[in-house]
Parts: sequence; structure tokens; C-alpha cells
Amino acid sequence: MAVSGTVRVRIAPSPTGFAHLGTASTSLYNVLFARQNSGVFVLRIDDTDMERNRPEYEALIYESLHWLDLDWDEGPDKGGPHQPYRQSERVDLYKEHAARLLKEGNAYRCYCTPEELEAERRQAQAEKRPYKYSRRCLTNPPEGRSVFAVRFKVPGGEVTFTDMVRGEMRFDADLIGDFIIVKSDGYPTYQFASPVDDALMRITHVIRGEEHLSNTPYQLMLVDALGYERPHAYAHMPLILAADGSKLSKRKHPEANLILFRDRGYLPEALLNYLALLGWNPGTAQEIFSFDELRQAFSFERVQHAGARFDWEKLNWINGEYIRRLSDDELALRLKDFVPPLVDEETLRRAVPALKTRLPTLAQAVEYLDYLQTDPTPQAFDAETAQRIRLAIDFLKPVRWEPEAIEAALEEAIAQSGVSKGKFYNPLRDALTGRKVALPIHYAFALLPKEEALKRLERAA
RNA sequence: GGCCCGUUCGUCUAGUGGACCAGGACGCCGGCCUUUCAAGCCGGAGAUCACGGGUUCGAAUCCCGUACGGGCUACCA
Repeated sequence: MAVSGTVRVRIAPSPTGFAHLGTASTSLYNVLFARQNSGVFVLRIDDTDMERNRPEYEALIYESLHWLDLDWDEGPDKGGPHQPYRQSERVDLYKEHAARLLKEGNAYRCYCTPEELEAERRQAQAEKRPYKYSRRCLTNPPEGRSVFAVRFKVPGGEVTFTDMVRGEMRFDADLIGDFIIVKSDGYPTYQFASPVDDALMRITHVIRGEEHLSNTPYQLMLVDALGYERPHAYAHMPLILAADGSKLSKRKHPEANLILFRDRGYLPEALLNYLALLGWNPGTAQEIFSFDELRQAFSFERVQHAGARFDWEKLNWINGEYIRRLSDDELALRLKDFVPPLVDEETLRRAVPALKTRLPTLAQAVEYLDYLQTDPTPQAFDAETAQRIRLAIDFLKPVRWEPEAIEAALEEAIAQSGVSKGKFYNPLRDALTGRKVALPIHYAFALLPKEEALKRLERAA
């Protein structure tokens, strides 16, 4: 889609909990579109919910987005031509705009209490009539009350706009009741602050989750009433669903926490790749995309219209693909924070080639390496087995302590013992690692100091 | 309740009226390789295209209805 003027997009997460998958996904699509068009990506903190906001959640948003390498051009921490970028610091702006709407007769004060509104709503439901605010405070406001909210006087009519994913959208605004734009605590509602900021910050394309599709006519009417230019287009992206098909929520799905993905050993570029494929497809068989490839291939026309379930299995596969494509040095670097604390860098570096094809996630490395610092409980072997272990010790003793030499020595020992490889190796692996699954035996040996390895064998023999 | 968006293998999806008795990927099953586990290679099972009506010579694809799922309808965002 050709666009004149500088493209400006934004995300507006609210710091009411950890940064989650949906934020990452929406950010990705915004960044992709911005970079495709040499545009500007804005981060705005939507902290107008005084009850639930927490500064530490804002920090978590930065941390998560940085981890994913989704960098913004303007934001609270970076500044920019339209600062401040925290909505709690823009309250005066919203008040000015509300005052203007009030003065021009496009909004009015509402003194109704929550209880009264609830009663109205229930009444409508009882009469099986679609609910719209009664406009009591427009026509016949109660006397002697001082606490008020501000309501937008919905003009009605038809609201149409372009959605880059779904095409032309059309809503009947006569069905929309007058809604609140300023809460009685003086803070704006999302429905108000968002379009005001989008206009003031010159946002050209609003790319967000599908849950906002029905909100769009509300916001557009506001933009029109304020005399601002509307964004060129919207894009409402399909929702990420949990395994049971419900929408991913912070409360019900703590596993959607982005920081958790980092801590579980997912590579940020792999997560992004997976997220891109969840809701979009290239129309080709390609599954693995670098960020640059995504930038080139992505388009809203190929975005899915239905929500997609999050699938850990496929993420694990993509993550493994990325791990296998890393250079040994790079993988060693990334593994550093995940291996047992006693495993030194040199040992890790030597383990990497064997580890590489075995890791769906970085965190899985522990399972292959913890024998290095955890002494396995000694096994009881029968006399014949013990004898073969002694044979292994004899062959191992004179050997240079590295995988190839160890393997060669072991092969000779096997030839002399006359048993199969499996029969010979299994007890060795047990004695050495105490595990049924381990790295190839010659690596398992080589990673452990020679004396320690032989000590474990001798103890078993 | 009203409005909006959806519905193709378990999951993510290709498919825009004939090349589709529906293709790919993950997962699953089997084989090869192999000391274990992976990786890799080869093969396989798996979808009455939500359902019912139309339109058409012909429909997963177009139209209508129904069902189901999701979203919005909050002084949450």
C-alpha cells in the first residue's frame, strides 16, 4: 500500500501487568510496517487506569521489548517531537480537548452514579431492548451533584473506514450510546485518550489487536468532532488464542509473560519468527525468516482473519532450528546464563557441538550438563559388567583427554570385549552420568576432568 | 440481548469457480542412520473444507440461513 508522507505507527501498552505475547506480536507488525516504509515507530505508555498501573510493569515492558530487539524511535525514555509519551503526563491535554468538546456542544457532563447506570442497563435488558445511555444528563441533569464524568454526544450515522486486513468496514453509529470520555477522577478513558494522542502524534496507521475493531467507530467519531485528520488506515490483527481457544489473558495465562520466554531459553528471533507465522503467512513454503526477510515479505493482505492458537510444539521446533543455525561461539555465548554455575566457559565451549542438535530451548542444556557437577549415585553392576568397566578404564588411562581419542580407545576396548556397543556403553553412561539420556559417550567423558571420570568408573567397577 | 469478526487435518496454514477424491509445516506413527537422546534422510496415517439450503455445466471458493467460537457493547485498556 503506497503511502504519502512519513509513516508513523505506535503501540500503546498499558502497564497493568507483565508484558505479554500480544504486545510482542502487535509490536512486531508495527515495526515491520514502519521499517518497510522508512517510518517512525512510537511507544506510548497507556497508563490511565490509576487502579491497576504499576511503574515496575512499565519497566518490564521496556525490558521485554529490548530483549526482542523491537526498538522504538520515540517513547517516554527516548523523548521525541510529541512528548510526553506517558498518558498520565498528558492529562491536561485531554482536559483541554474535553473542554473544547463541551464548549462546542459535542460532549456533556454526566452526574449519573454507577448504580443508576447499572439500573438503566438492567432495565433495558429486562425489556429486551438494546442498551444505550438514556441521555438523562443531557436533557434533564439531576440537581445538586458535584461529581461528574464527561460523555461524548454520539452524532450517529454511519462510520466507515479502511482496514488493511479486512477491507472496507462499515458501522451503524446509531446503535452506539453516548460514552464516557473523562472519568470522574479526571482521567480520560482509553476510548478518548487513544484517538486524541494518535491525532496529536500524527499516527498514520493504527495497527492493533482485533479486540479494538469494534472500538474504531467510537474513536473515529471523536476524531471527526475534534476536527482532526483521521489516520490513513487501520489494521486489526487476529488474536492469539490459548490452547483451549480462549483469548490469551494476563490473568488466566501467566505463561504468556514475555520474560518467561527469555528465561525458558527461547531465542528472541525465534519467538518473533513464530509470532509472525501466527496470523500471517508468506504464501510460500518458507518457515524460517530472518527479520530482514520478514520485512521484505510481510504484507497485511496475507494476514489471517481468524484468531490462532498458540502452539508450544511448533515454537520449540522453530527455536531448535535457530539454535542449530547458530555458530558454535554464538551458541556458547547464549548458553552462558543457562548452564549449571560450576560449568566453566571452556567446558561449555567444548560441549556446544554435541549440544547443538539436542536443544529445543537453551534451558534444556542443563539436563545434558548437570552430571558435570552432580555426582551420580553409584550403580550396582554384575561381575561381568564390572569387568568390562575395568577394561574401559585400562584403555582410557593412557589416552589424550579429548573426544576423538576417547572414542578410538573405547572402540578398541569394545573389540577386545567382544560385546556390542550398546552393551558396552550403557553401563559406562550410567556410571558416568547416572542418566539414561546423555551426550555421546566420548563427549560425556571428555567434558569431565579425566581423574573425575575415571574415579566414577572405578567406583562402579 | 444488540453490533462486529471468524469457522479447511490435533495445531498453524495453502487455496480468490474447473489443474483439489484438498497442498505444506509442526506434532504423531514407521523405517534408515545410530552407544543413549537428538539431528538428518525416507515413508505413512490424519480434513464428510462447521451445518443446511441455493446460484452454476461445475463450489472449500459466490449468495442466504443456522450452529458454534471470539470481540465490543465498562467512569478496563
